[in-house]
Parts: sequence; structure tokens; C-alpha cells
Amino acid sequence: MNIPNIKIYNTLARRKEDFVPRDKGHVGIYVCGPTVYGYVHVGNARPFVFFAVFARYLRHIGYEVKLVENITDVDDKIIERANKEGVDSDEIATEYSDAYIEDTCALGLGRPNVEPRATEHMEDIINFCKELVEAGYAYETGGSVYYRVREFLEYGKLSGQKTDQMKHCELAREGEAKESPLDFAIWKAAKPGEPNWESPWGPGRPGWHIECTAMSLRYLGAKFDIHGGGRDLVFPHHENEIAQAEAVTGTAFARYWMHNGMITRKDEKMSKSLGNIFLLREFMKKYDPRVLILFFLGSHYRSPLEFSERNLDEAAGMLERFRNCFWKAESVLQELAAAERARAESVVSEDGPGGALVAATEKAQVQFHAEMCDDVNTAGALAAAFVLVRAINEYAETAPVTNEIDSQLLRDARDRLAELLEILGVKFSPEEYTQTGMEQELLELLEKREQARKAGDYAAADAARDQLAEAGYEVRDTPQGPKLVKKS
RNA sequence: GGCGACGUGGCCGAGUGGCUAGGCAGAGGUCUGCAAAACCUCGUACAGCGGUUCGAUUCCGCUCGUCGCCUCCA
Repeated sequence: MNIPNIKIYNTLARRKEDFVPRDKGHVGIYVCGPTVYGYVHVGNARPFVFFAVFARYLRHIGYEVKLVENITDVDDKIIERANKEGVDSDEIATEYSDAYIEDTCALGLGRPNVEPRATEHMEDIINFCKELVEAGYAYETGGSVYYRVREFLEYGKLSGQKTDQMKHCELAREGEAKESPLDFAIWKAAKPGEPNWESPWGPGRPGWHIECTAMSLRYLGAKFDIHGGGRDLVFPHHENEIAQAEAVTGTAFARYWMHNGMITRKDEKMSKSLGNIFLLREFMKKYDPRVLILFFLGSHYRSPLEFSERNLDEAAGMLERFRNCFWKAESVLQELAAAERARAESVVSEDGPGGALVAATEKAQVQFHAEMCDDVNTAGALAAAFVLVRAINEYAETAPVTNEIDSQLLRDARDRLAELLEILGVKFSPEEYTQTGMEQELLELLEKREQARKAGDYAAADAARDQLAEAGYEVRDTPQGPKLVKKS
């Protein structure tokens, strides 16, 4: 098994690095998932989609991948929301984590291997806090436990922040129980009515950050390969995770840090606090999930990406172009089969259309992999797929005319394209591009139109076409006769 | 104030020290009753100003502009 070398932009190093897994042939990835106090929005979906696609690619090239994506189900925001609605906080957590699973399932990318929840790992979390206290990296005060930031000399190495220049240094609040304003809570003493767990410091709940450290180490171990999430998590979330983990393990936490850029609206980050979010479930009501995938994959994962109607339409256009290509290939293949013109032996002359198709297929695959291996350049990979689309269309268009068509060649190229797209999480089902299995009356209507056309009765022909359009089908006249294709 | 990213043709969006990204839209053509789909041809773009270089959109510096983080946030 020969796994190609891939490069990853590592936030920690601030440059692209060759990826070397900790365990040969295996990749462990931890991605920060949502805190469940509301429905996930399009911005939340980006890392979910990106890392799902990345994992698919890694598997495709031969790695065994363990993708861990947490669900934070205990947190201030959840409590806040529960109080506002007058319900129990775990009701909120359950409602929205169920919704999260449901919404992301609809993307058709499967699930991560493990989706750990904070509430199911309290023992790990408490033990982790204990170790931090014992090691002198954390201290208890008033039932809460804080991380002693000054104790961790490398604090700031991920985000490039210098502790003495941080804004909130200037904003130290009065009466704070912390030793330093930089310190952050790893365990919060329970207030009345809040969810709580027993701990050596009394009833309480975990602070933000600690659950990810505890769970990532639990499932992937120290020095695991890749830790991912949105750019906005670099500081303080990931910085703090590093501080916690490395203080206890005494060794590197994650070795590669990958951060996706923000989804924006009118150039502003899509975020709950700005109130400009677009819910994933709302999106799904309007668009095919693959449109979202192509929308994301059309730009590099580290770039910000504007969520606009125009950009979405463009992604929808890509989907349509892929589908048309499958449709075209399929209808030519069907004709060949029906006419028994398919030949068993290949007639590929290097300067003929077949040779060009074979060359283009090869080239597209090479380009696709080169792009994916270069910091997961999905936009470039898509461009490679489009090169193949053009080659297939061209072949399907011209080869039958010159009578040099080889159905096996066409089928191969089509299958290669399908394979590349499937790696990217974009799959097509035959119903989307074949005429088989269509209702008889539709086909009769199509035939009726054809008769009318031949008779020169274009008014009747167009009426039949309109009827078909109403039924959701588009008529396409091809050299092989009229065809029906489902409207997208 | 500190840290960081970005500014590519009408739009979106890759990329590179000299060699075609790609998609959408647009113009012309092929096919076609029309339409749709597809194919062919067409745009000499890289914020501005300097510098390095035989040569820079690509490297360096400065300026302008936009954005993110430093507080909850994917």
C-alpha cells in the first residue's frame, strides 16, 4: 500500500507541512463540534462537511481514519436558554443535539466515527481537572477550579497571542476570585438550579475547553494527528486545550491544527451573536444538500466564504453540470446497448477521440489527487473533475458521429468521474439521469410530442412539452431522439 | 493597542518567478421548428507605489482597503 504524501497547513507552524501520521497508516482527527443550544447554521456545517470530505479522501488513499467530533451538551449558553424557556437544561441539550444529528445526517456524508458528549465523560473530565490541580497548573477557589495560565510557559503558541498584550489584561474585573485575569475556569461551582456533578470541589460542571481536551485524549491519545475546527476557535478555545493537555501529558497535544475560514454574510462573519445566521435546516428546505457541499468545496477551506444567493446558485450550477454529464453519458450508453453497436474490442487510436478521452481521464485523476494532497485544495480538485466532464461530453458528442465510439471507454470515464465526486461527498443516483423507470404516461406524452413535431404541428408539440414540464420533466432532443430528464 | 489573513478578468474562485485553472454570466458559431443540453471560438485579470530580477500577478518594503481573533462563537 502506497499512500501518497500530503501537505497540510498547520496553524501551529503557520505554514504548510508534510503530514506524517503518528501511527503508520492511521489518522486520528478531532474536530470541535457544536454546543447544542440552538439549531446548527450554515457556518457550523462548514467544518462538519470539510472534515467529512477530508476523512473520505484520506480513506480513499489508504489511511484508516478515526474521526472524532464532539457534542458539547453542558454549557452556560444551554443553561441560559433553558432558563429563558423555563425548562430543564438537559431538555435543551437533548432537543438540539438530536436536531444537530438530524440536520447533519441530511447532508449525506455519514457520521464521524465517534461523537462523544461532555455529559457522558464527566469522570474523564473530573480526573483531568484533578491532575491539573495536582500538577500545580490549576487551583480551586470557592468550589471552582481555574487554570493557572502563567504556569504554562508556552501559552499563546498557537494563536500568537502574548499574554502581556492581551486586551482583557486591561479589563481585569474587580472582585474576581481568580489569581490572574488570564486564568480560565476548568470547573465551575454549581449555582442553584444548574446541572451539576459531584467532584472533589463540590457539585459543579466543566468549564468550556476542558471537555475537548479530555475527550480528544480519551479517544485519540497524546500527540494525536489532527485537531480541527473553525478559525474563531484558535483563541481561546484551542489555545486553552493545548495548555490543559500539555500540562498534564508533558508532551505535544495535537500535532497538526487545521482551521477553516468563516462563512460570511455581507462580508461579516455568520454568527449567533451577530444574529445573521442561516439555519442548516432552512437551507435544506430550499436546496439540495450537495449544493451546500459544492458551495463549500468550491473555495479553499481556509478562506472566508460569502453565503449569498449568487454563490449558491453557482454551486447549484456545478451540480447541474455534473448531472448533465452523467445524463449525456448514460443516454449515449443506452443507445449503444439498444442498437447493439457496442463493440467488445477497443478501437482506441491515440489521436482519435478515444485516445483523447483516456488521456483526459488520466490527467483529471492526477490533477485531482495533486490538488487534494496539497492542503486539501478542493476547489482545484473540482476543477480537475470539470476537465473530465468536458472530455466526457466531448466524447459522447463526437464519437458516435465518427462511429468510433467504445462504450467501455465511455463507461470507464464516467465511472472515474463518479468516483472522484463520491470522494467529495457528491453522489448521484441513476434516477437523476436515466429515463428508465419513468411512468408510462410520461413516455407516451413524449411520444405524442414527437409525433406532433414530425407532423409539423409545433403548437401541439409545445403543449405536450409544457405538460411534461409541469410534471417536472425537461425534454431534450438528441441525435438519438427525444429524451426526458428530471428537472433539478 | 496586539496577533493574523486577504485584495485575481462582469461575478465567484484556484494558482504560479517566464508555459491553459475551473465554474457562472456574456458575445459569436455548430446542432435544432423552437427550446434545453452539449461542443467550438472569444476576455491578454492579478489593489496602488517602489525595490530585487534578464523577467513579478507570483519574492521584499510601504500605502490604501476588507475581514477575523484578542469576549460567547464552527
